[in-house]
Amino acid sequence: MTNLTLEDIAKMAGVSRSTVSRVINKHPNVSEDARRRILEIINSTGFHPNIAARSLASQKSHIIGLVIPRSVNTFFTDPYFPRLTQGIAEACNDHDYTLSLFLFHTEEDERKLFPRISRHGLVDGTIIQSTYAEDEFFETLRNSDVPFVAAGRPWHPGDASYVDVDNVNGAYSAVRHLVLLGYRRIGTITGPLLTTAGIDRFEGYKKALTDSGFSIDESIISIGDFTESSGYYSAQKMIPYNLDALFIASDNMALGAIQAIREAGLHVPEDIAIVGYDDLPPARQAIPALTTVRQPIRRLGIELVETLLDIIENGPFPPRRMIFGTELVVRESCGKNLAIARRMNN
Amino acid sequence: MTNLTLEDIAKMAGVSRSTVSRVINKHPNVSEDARRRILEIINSTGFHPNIAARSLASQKSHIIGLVIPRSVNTFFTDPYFPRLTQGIAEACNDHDYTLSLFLFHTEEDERKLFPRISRHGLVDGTIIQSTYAEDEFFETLRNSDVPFVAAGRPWHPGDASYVDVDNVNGAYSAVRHLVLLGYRRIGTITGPLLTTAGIDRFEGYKKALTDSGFSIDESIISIGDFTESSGYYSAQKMIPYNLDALFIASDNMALGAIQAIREAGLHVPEDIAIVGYDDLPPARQAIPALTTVRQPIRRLGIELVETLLDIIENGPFPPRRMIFGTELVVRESCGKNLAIARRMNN
DNA sequence: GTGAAAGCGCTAACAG
DNA sequence: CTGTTAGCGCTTTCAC
Repeated sequence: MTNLTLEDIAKMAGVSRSTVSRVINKHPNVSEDARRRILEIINSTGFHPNIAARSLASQKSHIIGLVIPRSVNTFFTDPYFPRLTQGIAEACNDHDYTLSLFLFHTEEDERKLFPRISRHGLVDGTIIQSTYAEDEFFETLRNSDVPFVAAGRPWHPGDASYVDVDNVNGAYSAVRHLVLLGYRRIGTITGPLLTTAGIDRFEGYKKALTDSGFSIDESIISIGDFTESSGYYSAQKMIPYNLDALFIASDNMALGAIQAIREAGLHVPEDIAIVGYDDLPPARQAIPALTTVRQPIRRLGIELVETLLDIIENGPFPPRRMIFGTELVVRESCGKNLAIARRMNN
Repeated sequence: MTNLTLEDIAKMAGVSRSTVSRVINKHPNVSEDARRRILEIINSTGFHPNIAARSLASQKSHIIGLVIPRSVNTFFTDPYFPRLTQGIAEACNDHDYTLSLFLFHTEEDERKLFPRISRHGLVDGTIIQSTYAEDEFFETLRNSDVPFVAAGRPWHPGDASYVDVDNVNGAYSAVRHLVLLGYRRIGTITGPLLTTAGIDRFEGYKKALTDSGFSIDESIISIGDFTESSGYYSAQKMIPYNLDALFIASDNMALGAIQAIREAGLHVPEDIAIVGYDDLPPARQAIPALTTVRQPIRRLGIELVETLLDIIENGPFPPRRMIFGTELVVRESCGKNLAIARRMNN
C-alpha cells in the first residue's frame, strides 16, 4: 500500500493527471468511459489525494477552526461545550470539512497560534466562542481577514456574524410562567453581566416582570457566574428576603440554590419555586426535577458551520445573524402541580 | 498585508530563500548577521510560512487527530472528555501541534473520514479513545500505518501503544478503604464489562475483597453502564440484600445510587457507605460529599500527546505503555468520621 | 473531452 | 555559511 499519486492513477488508466483530477473533483467534461475506468482504479487501489498538495494548489484547506479564547474558563465544566462541539463536528462531517480545536490557556497560546488561524494559514475560517466583554483574541480576529462567525452574540458585534440563542425570550418565558403560576415575589440569580448571555437573560427577567406589572426589587436579585457554588451562595443570601420563586440563569446555579434552600430548612417548590436554564442532564434527575429552559445547542453548532461556510464562500457582508428560540421544559421545581392544586382549593 | 512568501522575505533581506528557511526552522549554519536581519524583517512584516506548502514539502502536517469512535456515546455527558481534551490541547500548544477532532456519529463518518486520518492525509498521527470490545474503527487504524496511541487500554491491545489510568488499583484502594473502615458487606455497581475500565475496576474490587479474606457475593454485585440512571436502578435492586457499603465505578452512578438509597428511607453513610470513582465536580457538592477515586485525566492527555509524538518520530516499536496512579479522595459518603466515632465508643 | 505546462510556497540535498 | 536546484502532489488555465 505504497503511496500513490494522481500521476500513478493516470498512468494506470491511460489518461493524463488532469483527467483524474477532474474526476476526483467532479468536474464535468470527462467522458463517461474515462470516468468509469478511473473511478474503478481509484476504488481498487484505495487512492486518496494528498491533502497538503491539494490545499497548496487550491488555496483552501477544508479545515475550520473552533476557537475557545482563554477567558472562557468553563470549557471543562459546562456541558454546553461538548454539545456545541457535537453539532459542529456533525456538520463538518456532512460538509467534508475537518474541525481543528484551538483551546487557549495562556496569552502566549493566543499569540502563538494566531498564525495557524490566520488567512493563509491552516484554516479556511473559524468559529469563535464569544465570551467576556473586550476579549482580546476576538478583536485580533475581527481585525484580520479570517472569515469567522461567533457562537453567541459578541459584546461588540460590529459587523461580525453570529449565531445565538434567544436568551431574552428564553428568560422571559420562564419568568412569565412563574407569574402565571401565581408567584408574586420572583427573584433571580443572574449570569455574569459581562457576558451577553448573562445580560440577555437578566433583560428577559426584568421585561417579564415589568410586562406583568411587577416592580423590580434589587434585594431579590443576585449576580452569579453560572457556577453551582455561586448559585448556592446567592440563594443563601436572598432567602431572608422572603421570595416565593426564583428564576436562575443556569441549571448549575439552580442546583446549588436548591441545596442552599434545603439547608435552610425550606422546600422546593413549596416554599420557593425554581426555574433554571440549560436543561442539562442533571436537571431531569434533580430532586425535585428542574423546570428549565432548553436551548437547541446542537442546532446552534450546525448553523454555525453552515454560516461560516457561507461566509467563506461569499464573503462577510452582509453580516449573518441568526437566533434560535428556546423551549420551556416544565417539571417539578416550579410547583406547577402545586399551583393547580391550590387554585382548585380556592 | 498581502501575502508574503519566503522568496519575498529573502529578497528584502538580500539572501536566498534557503537561508530564510533555515532561520525559520532554526537550523544552525546561518551567520549571526543574516539571522538577525531576517528575523527583523519577519517580525516587522508579520510573515508566517504557508502551512500547506510546508506540509507538502516536509511530508508532515504538524497536526494530530483525536478520534472518538462512534461507539463512544458518552462524549456529551461524561466530563472525562472535556478534561482529556484540555490536557491534549495544552500539550499540542506546547509542542506546536494543531489538534483536529474527529467525532464520528455514523458508520459512514468512520469510512469517509479515514482518508483524512490515514498516513498521507491530514494528520501525522492520532490519539484514539479506546472503547468497547471489538471496535471497528480501532481495527482499521491498527491495520493501517498511521501512528497512533490509545487513550485507555484497548480491548485487544496487541502491539498498540496506550496510556491508561490504573483502574485496578484505584478500585482496590477504594474498597480496601471500606474494609479498613469496618464494613463487612461491601457491594459494587460496576461499569460496562465490555470496557477495560469497567473490567479493571471490577477486578480491583474483587481483589481487595479477596485479599481481605472476604468472599465475593453475587447478590451485591450489579452491572451498570456508568450512567446515573443505571446507578439508581442498580442500587434499588441491591438494597434488600442488606449491604453496608457500596463501591460504585463512577460518580454519576454513585449519584443515582444515593438517590435510590434516600428514596428507600435509608441514609448515606449511616446505613450504606459509598465510594465513587472519577471525582467529578458534582462529587464534591453532593450530599453527602462523595468519597471517590480521582484520576489524573489532564496528565493522561498530556502524556498521550507526548507518547504519540515519540511514536511519530521513532516508530511504533516497542509499544509504549504507561499507567497513571490514582488518589482516593476521602469525604463524607464513606462514613469515615462515623467509623472513627464508632471505634472510639468501643 | 483531454493533455501539457505552469505554478501553489516550502524543504532539503548538493555544491561551492 | 550560502545559493542553486529539484522536487512535494495537486489544481488550473490554455491549447488542441
